[in-house]
Amino acid sequence: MSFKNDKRTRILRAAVKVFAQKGFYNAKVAEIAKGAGVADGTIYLYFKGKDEILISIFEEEMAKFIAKAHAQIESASQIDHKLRAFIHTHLDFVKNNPKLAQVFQLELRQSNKFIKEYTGSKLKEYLNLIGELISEGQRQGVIRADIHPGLAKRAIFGALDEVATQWVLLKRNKYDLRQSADQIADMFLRGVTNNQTSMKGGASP
Amino acid sequence: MSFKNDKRTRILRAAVKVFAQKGFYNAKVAEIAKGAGVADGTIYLYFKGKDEILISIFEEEMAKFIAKAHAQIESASQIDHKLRAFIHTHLDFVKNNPKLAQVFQLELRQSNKFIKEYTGSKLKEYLNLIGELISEGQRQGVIRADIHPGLAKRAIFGALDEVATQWVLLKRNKYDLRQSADQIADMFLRGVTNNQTSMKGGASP
Amino acid sequence: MSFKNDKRTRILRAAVKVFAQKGFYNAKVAEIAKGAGVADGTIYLYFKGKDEILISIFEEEMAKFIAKAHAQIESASQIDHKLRAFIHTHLDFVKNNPKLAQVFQLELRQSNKFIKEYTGSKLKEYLNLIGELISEGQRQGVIRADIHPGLAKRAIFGALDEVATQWVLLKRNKYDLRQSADQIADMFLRGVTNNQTSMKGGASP
Amino acid sequence: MSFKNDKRTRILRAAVKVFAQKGFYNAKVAEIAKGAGVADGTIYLYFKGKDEILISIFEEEMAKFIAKAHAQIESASQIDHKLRAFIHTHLDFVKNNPKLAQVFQLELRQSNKFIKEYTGSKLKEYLNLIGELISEGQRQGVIRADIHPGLAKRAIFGALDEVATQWVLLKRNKYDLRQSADQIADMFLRGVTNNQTSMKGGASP
DNA sequence: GATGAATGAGCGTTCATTCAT
DNA sequence: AATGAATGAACGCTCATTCAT
Repeated sequence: MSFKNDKRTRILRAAVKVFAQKGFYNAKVAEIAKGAGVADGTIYLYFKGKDEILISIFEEEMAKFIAKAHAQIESASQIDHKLRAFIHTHLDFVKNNPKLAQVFQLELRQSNKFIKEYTGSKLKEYLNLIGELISEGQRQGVIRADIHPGLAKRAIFGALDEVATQWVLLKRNKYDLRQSADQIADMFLRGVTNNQTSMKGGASP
Repeated sequence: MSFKNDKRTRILRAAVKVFAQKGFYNAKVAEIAKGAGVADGTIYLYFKGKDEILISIFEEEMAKFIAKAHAQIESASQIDHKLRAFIHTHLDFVKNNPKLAQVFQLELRQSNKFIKEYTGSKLKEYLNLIGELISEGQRQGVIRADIHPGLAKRAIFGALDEVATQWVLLKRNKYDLRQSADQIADMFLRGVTNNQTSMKGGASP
Repeated sequence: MSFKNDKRTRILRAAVKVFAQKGFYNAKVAEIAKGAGVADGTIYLYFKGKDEILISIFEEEMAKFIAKAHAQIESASQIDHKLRAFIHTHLDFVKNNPKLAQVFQLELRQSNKFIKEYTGSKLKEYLNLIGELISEGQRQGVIRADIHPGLAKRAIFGALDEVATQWVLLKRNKYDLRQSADQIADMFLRGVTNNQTSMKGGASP
Repeated sequence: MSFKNDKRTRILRAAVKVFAQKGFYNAKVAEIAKGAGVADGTIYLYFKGKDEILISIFEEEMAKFIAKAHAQIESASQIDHKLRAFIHTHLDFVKNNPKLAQVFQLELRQSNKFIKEYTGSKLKEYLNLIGELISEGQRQGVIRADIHPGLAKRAIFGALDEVATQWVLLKRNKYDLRQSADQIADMFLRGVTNNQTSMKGGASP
């Protein structure tokens, strides 16, 4: 009534719930339809198929999330603070959206279509937030020039993703994600080693 | 004849081939059986189901791989070299075993059983190789004491995993994995920032 | 504007095209609507359903065709010429209206409704053209009195129908339909045997 | 137990029953399976799909029927008697196998696969029985040399087929098929006209 | 141990038709 | 009359797994 695309939104919302609860493969389209209060066939007016629902959830939530991450980055002035802000935003999202996180970390990867045919732009866009941070830092001379932004963005994303997945899998979470965020930021910014000691020269004097 | 578990081995070998070629969900048990030269039913004398074949591949290849990674680590004397050796070993494996890498990076994750019920020890064992490196480095004072080994191992593994997945997905690989390995090692050892400059103080003099 | 039932006509025209191209079962009502430039629902203002479109095509084209066949028959003076004219008209129609022929010979028969519930008058009317020719011939003494017109009309129609179907199926038509028409007329008028020889008495003297 | 292909036969038998009762499109594979006392999936061990069941029924019953028709033809000595025997055999089959006749005359034609992709040999073989009769008659000089056997076989088959279809459709059969057979044989052998009268010369004296 | 014929649960998707506007 | 978004029934087929031999 009040919203355009009312049904589309309702379908997506219902799908997140069902996917998180049953898993992608066990989720029945009929159940999503029921949850959304539409007929089974109606779903196919808005989405090409079950995989596309999943991918749409990803794309659309990512769009929102990218905007938020972007804002968080902008609110920091220095590169290291920006990267730290990014990392925090990433893990905060996981912590604050457990259902979506379940879908992103676990269910999404079970869709062949997503893994092997995903051509959407949001993931790339998200990764580029990191890539651009690195590049910017290099221009400022804060980040080493030999760092390959295209690799660094994958490494940082991969680290966050893995930690996020563990957090989702271990429903009773041993570690605090906020603390983890800080540690991960430290690792990437300063490395795991004691800076005083030149690693090149070795640990011994 | 000459090998104990001849059939078991043949089944696993055939499965790797089929999984890599068709993907886990499109792989048919009958096709694996045919590739292994056994009857469909025979497979169930050795494995509980399709997922268990996949998981067995993982467990057994990981066992070999862990041994190799362990040896590589041992062959280095300093912690940083050990970590660097580990990272190289990981990405070398990916590079040198494209079929297995495809299975590990992509197909394995489509198995609900693996994702949600995996209880094998090999992944943990593998991650602990990293964890122990970190701990050892901390005991030596080379690695900062505030690093949480349980988190660091996930972060390092995640970074490698993500890079490996990209490498598998982009069949024509833009970047050289050996070079990537060095960069990743640098990132984790030294961080991405210029060490000389205290990040706390900011980028400007 | 200018035509009464403009839309109805456009729907039928579009339907012939789509049915001939895709076959009755693969033809989508939506596609017919699109072809006719009307909304899906509009079709149901003019026809009860998909089958009825098909049947309407048949009925209406048959009406035209019956008129033509009738005229052709009338233009001949003798019964045998009339029958020959009829047969020619039938096969000429097939030859000159390939799309309609495809629909009549192949698609129409896939409609359960048409096969099992058809109650229209046109087919009967058409068959009666033959039946009446036979009867007329009998009154004139030209056609044997023991011929059952109701059976003969089916036999003649069946022969023409089968030949027409073959012609439609074999897109590259081996045989010439005009020549076939003459042969069929001969067969029914004179029989396949050499008339000189009494068949009852056998072929040998 | 006692028969090889026990299941295959049971499936075909059940299918004839269900197809005749419900029609091809309304027949459910599950119902055929139930009727045959096998699991749904078992059907697909013997047939590629629903259409193939239908086509197999046709091919296999035709094989039997061709043998019988062949024998009937052989038992007659003269060409005209042979053709008459053939026609009788055809319509006797229809009369004596109402369920099969229903499937052959009505349901078979609703299968797109059968109509448009049928490549089996039985129909051709059957038609050739007639074609060869014609040819043989021509060699004996009993049948006019200008008759095209390839066309005559279609005409005769078409006539029989149409009459058979009517007989099946009108469950309460007005006319006797044995009598119809004789009439049809007469029509094709002697033509519908009074032989005494030269048609060329016209009907009037 | 080995076989492979048999099982049968499971479901995404289409599309003719309807009906509120 | 016309629209077109919404409906929802309907089902063939696959294939992992079992089990009698």
